Amino acid sequence: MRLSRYFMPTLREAPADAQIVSHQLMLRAGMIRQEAAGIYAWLPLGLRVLKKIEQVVREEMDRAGAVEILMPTLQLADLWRESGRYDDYGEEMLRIKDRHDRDLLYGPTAEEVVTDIFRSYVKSYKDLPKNLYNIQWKFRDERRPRFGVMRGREFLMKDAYSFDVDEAAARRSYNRMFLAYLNVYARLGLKAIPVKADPGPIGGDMSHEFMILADTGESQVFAHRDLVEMGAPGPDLDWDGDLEGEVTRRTSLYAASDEMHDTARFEAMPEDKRMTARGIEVGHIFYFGTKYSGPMKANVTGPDGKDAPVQMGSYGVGVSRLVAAIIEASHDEGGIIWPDSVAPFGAAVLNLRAGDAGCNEVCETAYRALAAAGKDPLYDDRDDRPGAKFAATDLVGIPWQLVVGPKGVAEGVVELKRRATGEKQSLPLDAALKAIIG
RNA sequence: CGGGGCGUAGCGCAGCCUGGUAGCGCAUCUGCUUUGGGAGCAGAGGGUCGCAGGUUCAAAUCCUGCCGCCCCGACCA
Repeated sequence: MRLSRYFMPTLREAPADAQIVSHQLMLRAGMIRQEAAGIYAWLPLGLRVLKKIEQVVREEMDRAGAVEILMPTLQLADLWRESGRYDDYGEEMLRIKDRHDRDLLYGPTAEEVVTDIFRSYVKSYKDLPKNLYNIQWKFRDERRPRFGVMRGREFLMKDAYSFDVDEAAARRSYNRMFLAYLNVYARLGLKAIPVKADPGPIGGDMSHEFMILADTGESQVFAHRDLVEMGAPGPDLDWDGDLEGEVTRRTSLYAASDEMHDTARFEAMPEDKRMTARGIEVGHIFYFGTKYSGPMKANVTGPDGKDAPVQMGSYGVGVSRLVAAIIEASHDEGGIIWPDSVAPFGAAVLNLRAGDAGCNEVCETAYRALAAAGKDPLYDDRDDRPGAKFAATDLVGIPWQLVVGPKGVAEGVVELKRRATGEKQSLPLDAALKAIIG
C-alpha cells in the first residue's frame, strides 16, 4: 500500500476524551473513530488489525474442532422468551420493533439462536459432539461504556457453543476450548493466564476467565508464577483425545482475580512463587449444562433410547477488545508496538526523499520485493520530512522499518529498524530484505 | 443509575467570574527556503461558541430546559 493513496489519519495530539493509552493510541493512529458513546467506526488501519486477530481466533477454533457459522445480529424476542431471558436480561438488551410491531433485539450473545439451530437438525447422540462458533457484532447497552473499544456497547465477539451427550463429554469439549484459548493468546503475543471464575448456578470448577497481563489492566490478578511461565500448549495436541492432563497442569496452580481471591491459599505458596499483577479479561468460558437446552427442548436421543436435553457450554473471546488489550500490553512513548502476527502491515518502507531518483528506485524495488514475499508493506512515498515519517511509522507500530535516504543510497545501504527493540542497522538492501522476509 | 466534570475551527486549549466586532498552538491551503526523528519565513482559508427558550440596547459570557461526551462507583467479552 502506498501511503499517499491510503487513508491513515494520524493525530499529533490525543483527543481529550481518551483516558487510557490504548484508546489514545488507537485514535492517534487513525484506527477508529467514535460515532457515539461506546460505538466506533473502524478505519482502515484498525480494521486490518481487527481482521488479523479475527483470523488467528478462527484458525485456532478450527484446529480445536469448532465449526464456523454466522448468526444474525437481530434476533427474535420469542426465542428469548423460550429461555426465559427476555425479561431477565434488563436494560442492557437493546430492544427493537419491526414494521409489523414484532419484538426484535440486537443480540448481546447467541445461546438462544444457536440452540434453536442445533435442535432443528441434531437428534442423536451419534452426531455429537458438536461445537458451533461465530464471529459477529454484539450489542450490550452498557450503563457506562468507557476506555474506547475496551468496553464498547457494540463489539466484535467470537462466541462458540459446545453440545455433548453427557457431562463427561462436555468436559472434554470444555478442555479443548480452554487450551485453544491459550494458543490464541500466545499467537497474539500475549501472556494470558486462566483464572477460576464464578461458575454460576451450575457450580463445580467449569468456568474460567482469561486475563492478559498489562500494567493498565482493570482487574487485580493473583497467580502462581509457574503458571505465567508455563506458556501455551501449542498446536500439536491430540485434539480428539483426552486433554485433561494438559488442563489440570494449569488449573491446579493457584490463579484468581480479585473477586475470587483466596488470601489464605495464595499466602500458602512460597513467597517467590506469588505473583500479583494487573490483568485485562479477554475471554470467558463456561459449562452450563442444560440451562438453555432444557427450557428450549433441545433434546438428543442417547444410546439408551431415551431423550435428554443436550449438555452445553459457551466460550467467548472479545475480538475488538483484544485490539485495545494488545496495545495496553505492548506500546512505548513512541506509540504502538504490534506483534508481527497482527500488525496492520508487515513492514514499512520510508522514502526520506520522495522525488529523488535514487531513493525512489531503491524504495520501489524494496516495496515490490516485500509485496511479492507476502509481507504486506506500507510504502511512505509522501513528500514529507523524515521526522514526520519516523514519528508516524513508530506511532502506528509497523514491526519493521526500512529507511531509505539519500546518504545511504549513495553508499549502497539502507537502514533497517525493528520497532519492538529500536535496534537499527545499516546494510545493503538485499540483506535488509532477507532479514525481514526470513 | 448515584456522584463529579466538560461541550468554543479537524485536534489541543484560552476567553465566561466582571455581557460590548471570537482568539492561540498544531493541522489544512499557496509561495519560497529546507530535508535522517513531527522544519523556517511570508500569506490565506476555516467557527450558527452543543441545541432551544429567556433576560438585555447588546449574550460564547447571565438564567431555564434539553441533548451529547468523559471520569469515579455498582455490573461486564
